[in-house]
Amino acid sequence: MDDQERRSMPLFSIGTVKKLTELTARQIRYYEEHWLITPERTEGNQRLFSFNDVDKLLEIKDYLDKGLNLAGIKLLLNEDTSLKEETTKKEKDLSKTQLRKVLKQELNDAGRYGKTTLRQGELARFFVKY
Amino acid sequence: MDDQERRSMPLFSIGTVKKLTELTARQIRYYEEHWLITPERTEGNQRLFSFNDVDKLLEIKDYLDKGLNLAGIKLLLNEDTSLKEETTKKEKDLSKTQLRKVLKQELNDAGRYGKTTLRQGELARFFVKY
DNA sequence: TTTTTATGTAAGAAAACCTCACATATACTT
DNA sequence: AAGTATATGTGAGGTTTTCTTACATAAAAA
Repeated sequence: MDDQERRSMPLFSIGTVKKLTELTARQIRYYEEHWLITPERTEGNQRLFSFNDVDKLLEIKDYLDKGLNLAGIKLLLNEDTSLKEETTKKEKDLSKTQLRKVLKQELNDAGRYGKTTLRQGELARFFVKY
Repeated sequence: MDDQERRSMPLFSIGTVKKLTELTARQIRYYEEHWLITPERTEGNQRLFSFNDVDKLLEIKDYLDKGLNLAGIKLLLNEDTSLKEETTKKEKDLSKTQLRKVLKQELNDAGRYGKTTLRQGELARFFVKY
């Protein structure tokens, strides 16, 4: 079992993830609905989250604090993971173009400080050997 | 947050622990009843297990396979943790005496091979940086 | 043989979670 | 400014998971 497997093992109920991320269940489900995360399910259809999922949620939270919208965050998250996989150059260029458009709006904002609550980065890096 | 804290954070539902350890809920609860583990509880009284708990359960499973009984296993588990804490010499000697008595029976057994199912040792060592 | 140990199973209740729907504040678009 | 989209709150009704308690039982110990 390698690190990637460990990080993607379905381990946590939504209750635990709520505590870990300080997000509401509504938010977590909404982000799933929009494909920012794709947690597994139990046989009875209950969500089971991995370290990777929790990390993404913490990232989402962080980016939201900085004023990004979900569309932009989705691109950033994909950017992160797609860089670790093999992606055609075309796709990456497309992403970057769209990304810049979204980020431009961020620059015109410049307000808001990241009121980092608990851990706003990388839970798995905190927990999982790699 | 140090490693000990990480390892003792209440994270997992009993459902997850069942999958992780391949023990039945009955077994897990029984071991708690006999103080081999002491998982936390949610506000609504549902058990929440830590990496340490899961590790102990895997140890318990391993020792049971080797023919030890719960009394002996409990001493071994305490032995493990008490060595890391400060204990009076008296207490330790007492434990060791009792322990030997229990282990004697193990020696007269000598059968049974540990049919190591998934991970029979140290889940936290597998998951948690330390 | 009787007792103890470790586990199975079932019932009834409570907690946690599910989806769906509607409400709403804030941010965009025109 | 008015209308639309985004992100989240809230509540209802239903399902899944977990809880405790109690009784049953095979294997081991006394």
